[in-house]
Amino acid sequence: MTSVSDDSSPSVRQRRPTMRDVARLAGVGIKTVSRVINGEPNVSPGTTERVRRAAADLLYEPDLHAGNLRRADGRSRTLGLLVSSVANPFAAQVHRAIERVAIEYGYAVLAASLEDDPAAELRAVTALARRRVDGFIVTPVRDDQSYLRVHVDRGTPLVCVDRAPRGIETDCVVTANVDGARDAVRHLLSFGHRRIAFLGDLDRIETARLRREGYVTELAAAGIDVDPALVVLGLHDDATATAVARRLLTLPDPPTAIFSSQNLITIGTIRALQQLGLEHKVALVGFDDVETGDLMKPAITAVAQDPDRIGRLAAERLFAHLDGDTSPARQVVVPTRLIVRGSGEIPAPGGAAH
Amino acid sequence: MTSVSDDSSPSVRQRRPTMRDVARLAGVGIKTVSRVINGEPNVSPGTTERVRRAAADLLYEPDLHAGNLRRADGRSRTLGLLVSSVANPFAAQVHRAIERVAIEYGYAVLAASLEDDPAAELRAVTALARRRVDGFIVTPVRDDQSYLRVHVDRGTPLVCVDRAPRGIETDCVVTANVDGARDAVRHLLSFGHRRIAFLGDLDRIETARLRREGYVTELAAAGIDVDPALVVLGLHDDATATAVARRLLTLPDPPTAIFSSQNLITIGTIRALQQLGLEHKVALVGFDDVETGDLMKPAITAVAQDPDRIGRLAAERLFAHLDGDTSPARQVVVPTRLIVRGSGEIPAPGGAAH
DNA sequence: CAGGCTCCTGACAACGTTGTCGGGCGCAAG
DNA sequence: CTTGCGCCCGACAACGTTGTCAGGAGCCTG
Repeated sequence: MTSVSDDSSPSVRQRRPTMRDVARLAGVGIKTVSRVINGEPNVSPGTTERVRRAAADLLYEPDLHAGNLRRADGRSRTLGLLVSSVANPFAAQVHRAIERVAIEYGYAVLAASLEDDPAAELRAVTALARRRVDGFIVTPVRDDQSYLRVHVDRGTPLVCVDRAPRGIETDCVVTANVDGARDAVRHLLSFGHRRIAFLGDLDRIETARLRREGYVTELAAAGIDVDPALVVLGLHDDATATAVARRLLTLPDPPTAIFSSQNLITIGTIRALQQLGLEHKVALVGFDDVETGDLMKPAITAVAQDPDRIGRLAAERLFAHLDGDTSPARQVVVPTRLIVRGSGEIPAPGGAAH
Repeated sequence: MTSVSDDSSPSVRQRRPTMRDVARLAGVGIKTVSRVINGEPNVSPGTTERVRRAAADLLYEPDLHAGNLRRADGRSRTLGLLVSSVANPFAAQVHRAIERVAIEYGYAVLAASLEDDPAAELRAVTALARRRVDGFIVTPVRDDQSYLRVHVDRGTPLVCVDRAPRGIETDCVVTANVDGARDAVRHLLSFGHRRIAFLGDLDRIETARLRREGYVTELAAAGIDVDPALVVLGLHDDATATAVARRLLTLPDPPTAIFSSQNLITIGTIRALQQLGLEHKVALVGFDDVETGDLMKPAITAVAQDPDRIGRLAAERLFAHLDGDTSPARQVVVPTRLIVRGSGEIPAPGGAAH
């Protein structure tokens, strides 16, 4: 029956139908339409059918936000996600995992990319709060998240991913950064390396600090002093990493192995090694897997994170809170996995310590 | 003066303040608060200051959706983005570019990942429509987008990215798929290849069809018949691509070059070549650049798309419509760029045609 | 046949905000 | 002194929906 509305090509601007319009067409009260749309009980089958038909004829779409205004739970069925950078493959994977869970719960995801800019974090939280998202999943970029307390107190749960928050106690899902870094370094040590360089991201980023801590701890456990000349921090893109790696590798007493503590840094380091023709001589282990690492020569040994699991766990914690879970904040640590492919198994020259 | 509200640790659930609360605290009418919050004129400096202070004290955040309900333009300052897959690096780059433009305009982005599932496209559009996004940027997945007509007619502009829509006339920003594919094939022809394989994505995806068209056209222009045995469609992940490439390469009369028409397919193909030890013997050109393509041996020659430009142009077209531009629908084609790195410059054995 | 229960339905207020409008005040001009 | 105008300001309705409530119809029970 659904009468196809006049289908002439010159599409004209039309008013968007409301429940009122549907009610009029179906010859019922507006509240009855509301009941049918929301699947509430106590509407006769005949009425239900008439309302359904009218809604379909008008291509009616309910206004979720208008409903929330009055609805008891006030839920917008939207959650806010703050990601370090949409273009970072790790973050993209986390995003996808979160969205998958969100869809299961009938939620949409408002995502904002921070590009590791502290000001962007504030801007994005404000933008999301004004849109009344039901919950936040945040990758902390600022060095203090206490400003989020007020949102939690007002009933908007918060889960942090990838990095622990500061200034607020809240659920948080992170990679085992220290252990993963120790694994990487231990692996290199087991191939006889004693001069292992560390290439780290900006030290204000928590994961960068933790990975450095793992590096230092594992060296200490092996009785090796950290050579400050082999530790470079503050790298955030591959070009800088290439330059720094070249400098280290051309030192009078260069490292025999490199632990690069982040994706882009690893890529920059590989480029430097290839440029100097050292990719088969100097060992390399990266933190965070490089997607095509198995296609390079040598293939890249890496400490892989599990972004899918991290995203899923974070989303599940958030929905648990939305379902009323009030258990105390806890930190979930997701272990890493060392993927052995070749670049990390190049033995130290001579095999003995310096 | 901003009195720091009682900072005891046991954070208690609090009511979210409204304009009413701010008005009461500032001792003014609610409409005056509205004026101050929205920067409307004709409020005395003293009153403005009192309202500002009250709003800050209460940590008031306006409810954007409640405002839209009444606001003349009814703008939610949110736009909906449907992306083929959040995990696809190309799509992620497009997403980022769009978000950058959106932020400039004070907009937030509601993104949904479709995973190339036609049903997901419908679901996502409905979810976004109910949230009253001001505009759609859609990567078409279904074979018909006419269902979006009604949203456009009701004043929600639509721009398509990456793939042209069907069943509706609307702005659209796409890669020069045919020309790019022809460039790739011409490049291989110039190195003497006559048996060039084509590895394509699912044929229901428009870009896959267009790239195949480019392949066929360029071969025809060179007077070469397409050997059906060398054309494989329907590949959508790297594992399948690897299997298919292996099969082709072990044919009695194998191809001397491969044109892989998508990112993941290229990766799968490289893996097959390496497994068979043919990576320096069989030429390869990929459509869509592989991020670490320069680190492989041989480095990968690719037809690079420009996701940044595509995303930016799409967002700008959308905002132009939101600003009242009513010019007719147009298709913007973004050219590709052939990046020569090595894998595509392996000459055909013998150098002569079959 | 009265009373009570269940089912179905719609009038109305309310959600938090903005548009409209009109009133009060101060000041300049007639 | 009156008039008129511009600036501030708040009461009120309205946006599209849902919660509350009360009323009517139908049925069963005693």
